[in-house]
Amino acid sequence: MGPTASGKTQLAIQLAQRLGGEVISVDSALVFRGMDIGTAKPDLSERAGIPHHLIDILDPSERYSTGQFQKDAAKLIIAISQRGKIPILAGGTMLYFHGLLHGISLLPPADPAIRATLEHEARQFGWEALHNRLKTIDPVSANRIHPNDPQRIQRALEIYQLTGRSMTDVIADNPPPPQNFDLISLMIAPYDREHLAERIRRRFRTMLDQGLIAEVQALKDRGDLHLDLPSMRAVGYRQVWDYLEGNDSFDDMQDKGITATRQFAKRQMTWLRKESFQLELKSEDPRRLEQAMQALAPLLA
RNA sequence: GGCCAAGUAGCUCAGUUGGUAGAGCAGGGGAUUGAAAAUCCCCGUGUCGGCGGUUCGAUUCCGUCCUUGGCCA
Repeated sequence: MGPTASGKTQLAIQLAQRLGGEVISVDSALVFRGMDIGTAKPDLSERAGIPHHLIDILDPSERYSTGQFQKDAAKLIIAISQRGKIPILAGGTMLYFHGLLHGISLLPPADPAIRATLEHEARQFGWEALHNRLKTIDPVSANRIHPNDPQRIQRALEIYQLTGRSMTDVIADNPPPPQNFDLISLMIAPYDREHLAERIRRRFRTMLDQGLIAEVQALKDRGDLHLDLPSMRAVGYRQVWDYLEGNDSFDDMQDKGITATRQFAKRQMTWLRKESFQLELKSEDPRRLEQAMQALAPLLA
């Protein structure tokens, strides 16, 4: 685990080479085909012959989810282990990791029709009205979810419509199922925030040099993608899309892309601070791979 | 050199008919149960350009100087 631009991908590949492993991506953006530069997706040569999973599994018009990830990852962990290899989970989508480490309830998946209806009602009456409705059917969730948080209000109401029961009750009746595997948790991060900011600046500029704009243009030219899709909301893609629409100058787009990435990293750090790790590595330490190998050896034995 | 405008938070700017000031953005902290690279919450003392003057009291009025734009020479 680690914030964006911390060197997770490279370290995961090196560990896989040393340990005889396969990499499972824990990343909500790497799942999309055709989104390579902006997601810093490792190409085939960078993967160095190591099998990578949960990369390029969806078209950008499709949607992935936390729940689907839990199922996909669990299956892969078992399958890779059975092959006598070590599954190496690497990525920065901390909610996915959280589900893996602490479990997650089995909940009904999203229902596009219900969401569309709720969306429509919100436009008509406002999210505050829907939050008030949530108060009557699920006061506990309403209290937990802020009236300004449309996504969570929508989800709680969606679960109610799907099951006829409150989200609070559904979760209470569906405690996270036990996982039949053990994980060793390892974090990699730059030694301070300013250092991370510098890495992010450099990397975003490199992405632009490598053709990020053309990549987004190609996605935009398809005609069926739009900014409301999870794929097109990814950091960098959103800002370049706006630039291509003529809403921003090149310089503004670059600044906004870098800023959005930094804010993303900050949110990742908030998750990471709560987690406890068996091993923490500094991005800049040239000996980090050796340190990881030494620390991992007894744990794997 | 003359005239005009502007100098207020890291940035862009409000504002105070005189009682030492507040938005957006940036930044920091937090939340996070199938959209999560998403969504949302909380956090604002800064010689109000410098120095004088008037005043009980000046960021606000007056003078002067400095800086930056614009126009005129």
